[in-house]
Amino acid sequence: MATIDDVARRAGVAASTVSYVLSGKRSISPATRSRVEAAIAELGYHPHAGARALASARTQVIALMVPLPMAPGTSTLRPDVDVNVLMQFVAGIAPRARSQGYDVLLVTDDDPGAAERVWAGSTADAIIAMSVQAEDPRTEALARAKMPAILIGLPEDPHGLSCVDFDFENAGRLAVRHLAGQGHRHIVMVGPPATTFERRMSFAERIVRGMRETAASAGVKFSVVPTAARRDAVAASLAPVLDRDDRPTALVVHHEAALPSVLDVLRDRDWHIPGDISVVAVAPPSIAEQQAAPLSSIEVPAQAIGATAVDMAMAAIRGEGTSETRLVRASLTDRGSTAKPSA
Amino acid sequence: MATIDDVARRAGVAASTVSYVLSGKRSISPATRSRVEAAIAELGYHPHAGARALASARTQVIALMVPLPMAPGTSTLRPDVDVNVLMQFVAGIAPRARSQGYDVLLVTDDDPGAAERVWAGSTADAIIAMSVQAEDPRTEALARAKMPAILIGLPEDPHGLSCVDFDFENAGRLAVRHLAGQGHRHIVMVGPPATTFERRMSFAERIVRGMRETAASAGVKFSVVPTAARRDAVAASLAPVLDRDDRPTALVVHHEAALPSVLDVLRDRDWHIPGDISVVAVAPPSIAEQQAAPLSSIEVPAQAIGATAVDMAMAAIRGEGTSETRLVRASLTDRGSTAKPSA
DNA sequence: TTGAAAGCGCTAACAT
DNA sequence: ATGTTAGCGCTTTCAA
Repeated sequence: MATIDDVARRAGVAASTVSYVLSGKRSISPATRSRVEAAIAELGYHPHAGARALASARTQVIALMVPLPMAPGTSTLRPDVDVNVLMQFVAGIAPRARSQGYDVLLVTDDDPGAAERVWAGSTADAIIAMSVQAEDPRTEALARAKMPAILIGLPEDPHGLSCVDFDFENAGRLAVRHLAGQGHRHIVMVGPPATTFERRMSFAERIVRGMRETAASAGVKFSVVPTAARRDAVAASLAPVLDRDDRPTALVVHHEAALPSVLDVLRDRDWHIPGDISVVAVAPPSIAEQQAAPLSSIEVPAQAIGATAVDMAMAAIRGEGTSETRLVRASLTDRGSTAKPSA
Repeated sequence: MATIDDVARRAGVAASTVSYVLSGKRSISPATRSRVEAAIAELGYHPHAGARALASARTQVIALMVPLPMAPGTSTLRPDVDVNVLMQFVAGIAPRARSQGYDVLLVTDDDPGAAERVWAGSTADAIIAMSVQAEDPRTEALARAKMPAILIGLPEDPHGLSCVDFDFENAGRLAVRHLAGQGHRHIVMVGPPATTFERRMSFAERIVRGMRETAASAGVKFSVVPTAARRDAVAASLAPVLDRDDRPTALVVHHEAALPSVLDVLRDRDWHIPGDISVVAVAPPSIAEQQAAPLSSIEVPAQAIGATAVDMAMAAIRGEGTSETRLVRASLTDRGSTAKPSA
């Protein structure tokens, strides 16, 4: 492998000059620059990452902590949709990082000490931790090690770390605004079971708040029906609402697992979508598209969140680390499952 | 950050002794060892990865090339590529690498030059390339750079590189043999979308070959129906085949994402499994078990393949690189979704 | 605008 | 069993 000295010799300059041509940190005469560049090309020179890291104290690597969602007790992945969202994040993170000259190191250890290992060993300049839960042991570990770290998700106590997450409140506003704009005056959100709300899961509260406020200011009737996923549970939960004379003309389903059941229930009543009732899902596109009928949906903009996380990591590396929480806005993809309510 | 000299000073030994305690490359007296280990613990010392790489010419990093399956022209993931399988590989690779003291660097660039960048810059000691296609530009790039590389998949011309893959041809034979043995004379494979075949993903070609040959020699009628995953697409793709008078009595589904849709379509026709039609899935057990009815399946042992790839990469790094191709054989798990066809 | 030289923190001969 | 020392290839002062 060619070294910087080989290049320097070949170009008839000092090694430092080659370094400066590469980094652009000082001005180089056009003649010198082109000789150096020629030498680099001829030798197929690539700077040694380790040497660079050692001398500059910068690795140009971002560590990405990805919890492998293994099914408990087995050695197989949990058959969740999780995996799709995970990949979406990666699809947002990796290209953005590359575009800033950074590589991405995958850290899948469940050990919270993994982060420290990576940081203390100067293996990466910053850490992005994915799928942070309400109470996540990794959060404190990251904070304690005082390393540049970004959390994807919103823990109960961020310990002063920066976070990125989906703007659920905005998602709620968006859904209601879309439906109200089509003329709906009565909207029901089919949501996660009551226990989820009782457990102060912030995302559930946030999306409801967004919907409720927008509904109120638009003069739209709105209520929430929490339900378990099983079909009989869904049927039972929805019956009181759907049986009324002034039944809702639109449903917003924020409960992936219950989605098929909801559609079954509607089909049982022989209600057509969107002719008899409009439906919006809050779900990844892969889910929304795969239902019996494709559903208009609000998607978690995982890629945008990933890219944002990278930007925040860069800022943190540069020491511009004002700890902040950024919420990424939702967008609604119309797949034709909503329409003006029939009079 | 503490350095090896800090540790040495604190333990009252030479830096090299600390190094040897860490690497185990020469014997250390128990007394010295424990003093050094104490110093390491007290200082929270972690060796600087770059310095180590520079001095030892080993990065302890494996690069994992994962092509992000983006839908052309969009910024979303292509729905036809099995993200689950991708993650399964990762779930096999990352822990195995860690257990050997290696970290995993994610390389998602579609640029074939990415591999060379990583290798020539001494960013990784070896490269594992996933999802290798029949004719993959990356293959030649890897071979040309003469770096330790393992391909997951089977290109038309491996250019002398080692490969690991699932024995898809064997899987195809197995499926048809199983069904033909039960008396089926007309089998249809429900496969990935046409685009997958057009991109000449070798796995698709190989499983079809295995099925076709076995079918031919058993005198069984056989055809392939490529399809997208969405339910309407599946319904449309299957209709011409299922509507015929001599409809197939068995389906082999090699398309995880489409599996639910296929079952939906059969249910819509009120066809019972296996009474009215037999179904074999080529999918991970978690998927096959989770369907409306548990499906007999042939499993792609993706995790095992990933772990094997790591082992082969290690061997290659150690210079034990006899270029070889390992095909991991299929096995069929009977979950009762196939039966003798009704007359 | 360029060069010379001193490290960065570690490993691996080479000594003892 | 342990210490000494010479680099590994680069960045970045300090000089010119």
